[in-house]
Amino acid sequence: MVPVEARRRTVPPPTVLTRPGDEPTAAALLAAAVEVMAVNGYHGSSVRDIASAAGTSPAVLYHHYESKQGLLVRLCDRGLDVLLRATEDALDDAGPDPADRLGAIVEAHVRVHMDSQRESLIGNSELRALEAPGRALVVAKRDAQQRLFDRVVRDGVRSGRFTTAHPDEASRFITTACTGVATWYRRGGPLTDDDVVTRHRAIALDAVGCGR
Amino acid sequence: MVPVEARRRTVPPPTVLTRPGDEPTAAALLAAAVEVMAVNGYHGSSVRDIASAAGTSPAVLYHHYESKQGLLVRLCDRGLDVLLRATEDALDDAGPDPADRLGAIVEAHVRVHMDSQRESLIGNSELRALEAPGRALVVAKRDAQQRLFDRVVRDGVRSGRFTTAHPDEASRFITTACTGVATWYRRGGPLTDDDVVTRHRAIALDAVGCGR
Amino acid sequence: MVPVEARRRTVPPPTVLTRPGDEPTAAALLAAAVEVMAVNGYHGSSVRDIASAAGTSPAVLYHHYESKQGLLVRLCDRGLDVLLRATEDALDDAGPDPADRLGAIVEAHVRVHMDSQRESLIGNSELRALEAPGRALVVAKRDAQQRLFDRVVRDGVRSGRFTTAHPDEASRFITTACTGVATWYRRGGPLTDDDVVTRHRAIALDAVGCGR
Amino acid sequence: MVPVEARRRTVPPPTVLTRPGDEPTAAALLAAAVEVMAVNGYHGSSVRDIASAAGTSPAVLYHHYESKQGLLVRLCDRGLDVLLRATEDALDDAGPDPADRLGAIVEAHVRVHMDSQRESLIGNSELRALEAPGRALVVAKRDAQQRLFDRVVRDGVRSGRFTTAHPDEASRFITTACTGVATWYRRGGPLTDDDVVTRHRAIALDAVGCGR
DNA sequence: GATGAATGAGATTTCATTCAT
DNA sequence: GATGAATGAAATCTCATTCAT
Repeated sequence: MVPVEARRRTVPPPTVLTRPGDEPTAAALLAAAVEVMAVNGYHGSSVRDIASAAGTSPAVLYHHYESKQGLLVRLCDRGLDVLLRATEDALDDAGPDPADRLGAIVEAHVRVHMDSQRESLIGNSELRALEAPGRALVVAKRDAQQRLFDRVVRDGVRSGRFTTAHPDEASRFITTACTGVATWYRRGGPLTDDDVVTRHRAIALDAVGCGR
Repeated sequence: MVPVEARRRTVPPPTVLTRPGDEPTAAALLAAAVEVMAVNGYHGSSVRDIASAAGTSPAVLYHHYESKQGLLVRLCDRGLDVLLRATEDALDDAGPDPADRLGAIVEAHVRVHMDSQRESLIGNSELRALEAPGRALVVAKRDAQQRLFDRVVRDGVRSGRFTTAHPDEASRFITTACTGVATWYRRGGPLTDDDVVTRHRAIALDAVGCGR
Repeated sequence: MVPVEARRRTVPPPTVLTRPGDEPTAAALLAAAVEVMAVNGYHGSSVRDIASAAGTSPAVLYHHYESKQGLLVRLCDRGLDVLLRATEDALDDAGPDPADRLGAIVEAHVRVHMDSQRESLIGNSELRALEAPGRALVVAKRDAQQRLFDRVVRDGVRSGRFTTAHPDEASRFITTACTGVATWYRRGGPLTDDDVVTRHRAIALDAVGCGR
Repeated sequence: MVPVEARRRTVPPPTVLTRPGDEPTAAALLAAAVEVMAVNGYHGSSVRDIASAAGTSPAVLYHHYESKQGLLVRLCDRGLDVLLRATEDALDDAGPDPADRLGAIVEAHVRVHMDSQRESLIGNSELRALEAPGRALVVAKRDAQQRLFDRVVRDGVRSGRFTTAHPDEASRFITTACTGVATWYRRGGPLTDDDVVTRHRAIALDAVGCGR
């Protein structure tokens, strides 16, 4: 079901989701799920695919996770925590100028979508595969992230620093475009990571009508 | 596999993809596939789901389409044709001012993503489910659409009408954000279709640094 | 289901089974069935395979034959008629010497299994696919052919010309071996058709203990 | 698909193919496959037929065998191993006289085709159902068996013990006829197993022109 | 009389998950 | 706690056959 390359056994642990305290098998399974699901999607990835990408068996997976769905929830949840945390940290470190603040969170958002590209991809495209209880949790965090952007943009408009007539739409415009980075970004592509960040900052500021 | 609501039989025919000359069953199947796959994705939608949403049986589906994969290819291909055609028509009708031209194609792009929301959703999120031969075709059309935007933005920069320092990235920024409309748009939401269009035109022009 | 080579449309009509009076379509279908079933067996050949090897559609097949099973019966029945007729003719033309008579029917049997190789193959290996009514008919003709051999061998033993102590077993030994020709014979192989015939005659005579 | 009688559960374990070390379920499935396929052929036997003849479900079959095709390969391969081994053992135990040697391998060949009648039947008639990789393996073993006979017959001719002018054809004549035993033999028929063996030995010796 | 659509059963195979050991 | 077997439902797709036109 899963193409050849996803079956390799030695999966470099996607460090973002693995914390030292975790049991290594559970972490390997989560990492394998990221690998496999990023390529084939939730419904296109079988429990056997995931388990064997982690070098174990389905039975082991069920020892660590309640279900395939549970694995997805954990995966999305952690991914969003990373994103939210990075964005909040950026705000904490930024000064008061709305342009600086928007630039900082664009940078955070873009960097996470490059560094944890696969988790981000899954968190975006597999929302529909989430069942009710987990979905609510994930949607809530997703909305929280959006509201962080909304607030910064509104503040900028209120202060006159940004001139856009449509702050909420501009805010969504920006997060959507920056989230899309996970779709096309390839490490080693024509732009360095810093290039990508710089340009997205610049364009985002333009998009809110911020003559720098 | 597919939740109850996706099984309803009364599917408003997604007129964009159905031409009067088509055999009605084949068209109904295509329409049903759009309905079902937009909700559950390609791998999450069974052939039985699709067939019964069209009021027939899997065997009938295989009489009209080579495979489930073939159905997806047809669906994506037609969807992109609609998008490309709309964008090209918009350029043909637009005047020479780069701002008008960009506004026109943003409008076309956004309208297609609202009018044919489900096809657009599938065409975007199920690229990975496409197998080699069909995938190339679809990717080619997708790239063609992007290049239409790239050219307009570059022209605007060359003529001095747009001031962005990163025309290609801005171009992708804009298409990504406008494509995302299919993700969140709900008919009858707080904004009219015209509102959505107007605001995206405005933000897109800001994003390329076009003081109007 | 059927490998590539069996799908070609231009099937040289296997003249043995086609008589000038037949409707050409019915004959083409029979010929196609021989082609396809010889390669894939009855259960391995679909009605669609057969029809398209004949350049038509399943519906046409059902216009000419009652069912797939009916086609098989017709095919086996005609094949055995050819075999029986050839063997009887050989006996009619042969002189009184048992050695000549056995030689003559071995030649007839072997020639039919080379000339109508595919029909013979099917007639032998698809007996089990025949359902009750047709099966009886075919088995009866098969037994009749065996009895022709049995009688010749017994006559030879009675007259002292053959010395085998086991005439019936020798008879079956010979028909089994000669029927097997259809299994391995390839036109253009190392032996000419006449070689094959000559050698089988000689060995068969040895097998009944006939010092020539 | 398979008629009633083939569905009975009480299958006498075909001990030839079942070794004590085997997992019982895998062995039962192999035994059931032999039963069912001997009656209906490979394409005429469904995975469900086989599984339920073994008292399990298709899913269990796929836990033990890669595919229906894989089951066939295993079955043919083991059957031919038994045949080859029996023939080689017979040669090892036989004295130097070519007549004894031919008699010994005819006996071995015939006995295997009576004792493991169904495996032999399948191994002979389902060669065409074997797909490329497995087919080569099976054909190779089949050829090896033929060569054992060829060598014995040639030796007999070289030493002057056999007088046939066509050793290779006589050799094939004999194996074909002896293989055919699996086609008509019924336990409890008019001849005892020893009778069948004795008579085939005698006729085979006649067929190579061996005046005893 | 010929053709394309339809049909309902059934084909092989895979699924997520559980259970003994 | 870990493993291989088992399970029953469901996956995609094909079957022989019939029916309108």
